[in-house]
Amino acid sequence: MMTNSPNSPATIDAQFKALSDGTRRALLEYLVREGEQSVHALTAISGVSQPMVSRHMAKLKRAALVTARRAGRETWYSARAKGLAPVVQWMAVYGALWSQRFTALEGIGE
Amino acid sequence: MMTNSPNSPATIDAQFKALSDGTRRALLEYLVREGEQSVHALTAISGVSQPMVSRHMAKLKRAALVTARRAGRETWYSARAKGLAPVVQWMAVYGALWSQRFTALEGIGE
DNA sequence: TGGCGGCATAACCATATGGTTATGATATGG
DNA sequence: CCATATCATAACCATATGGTTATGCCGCCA
Repeated sequence: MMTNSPNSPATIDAQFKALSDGTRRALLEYLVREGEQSVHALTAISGVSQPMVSRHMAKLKRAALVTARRAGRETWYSARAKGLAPVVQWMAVYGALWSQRFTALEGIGE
Repeated sequence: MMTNSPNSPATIDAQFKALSDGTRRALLEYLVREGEQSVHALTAISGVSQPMVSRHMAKLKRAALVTARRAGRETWYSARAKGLAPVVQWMAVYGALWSQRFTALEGIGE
């Protein structure tokens, strides 16, 4: 059953929106660096309350950036493989046109 | 005079936030594809009011994604060279870790 | 089985955000 | 010099968003 095109504007929107918050990005970065984590662990490193972590993770999940696995009373979140694909795709398309327009775009590190 | 590190969390935040709105992304995409445009022209293709276009462009400018050039009574906006650099940088770092974490699982589907 | 640990949801608040119309500043052209 | 075009800002509104504390559900274990 096709749910939704992975590169639809809605998905791009959701992903950019999900990535636009610093706290959420920090949570995601932690998952990427350290692997699967429980809400408990994520709360410990986030600086915000546990309910807020749950809500942030829900948003990341709706944006297809993480997956959740319930194990007993714990929920384990992981960065989702291919999660960044839609955004990467957008960057590839417009980054290409962009650099094509500005041939001086050599070192992206500024 | 160092204003602000181009890859500071604040800049990343501003860029992701700027890119998280569909209307704003459409404006930026138009600039990238068609080159420098006046507010008048951008309003014509945006589907929103002229004041809204001005505000969107202001936000894109604060995010260092576009530059503005005043010519008489017109303001011409362009996609800024190296504009996407901070976000691309972020994607490079975490996209790399990401795919590094999942290379073993590639092709399993999902 | 009763209490506690782990998580999600509800209720609430302040602020940010996207949108509008109205207004004001400034060039430009007749 | 006056009318108009171009743009930005102000004032306003509805909704979304990030945060909190309170609550409720459920699994674990002593």
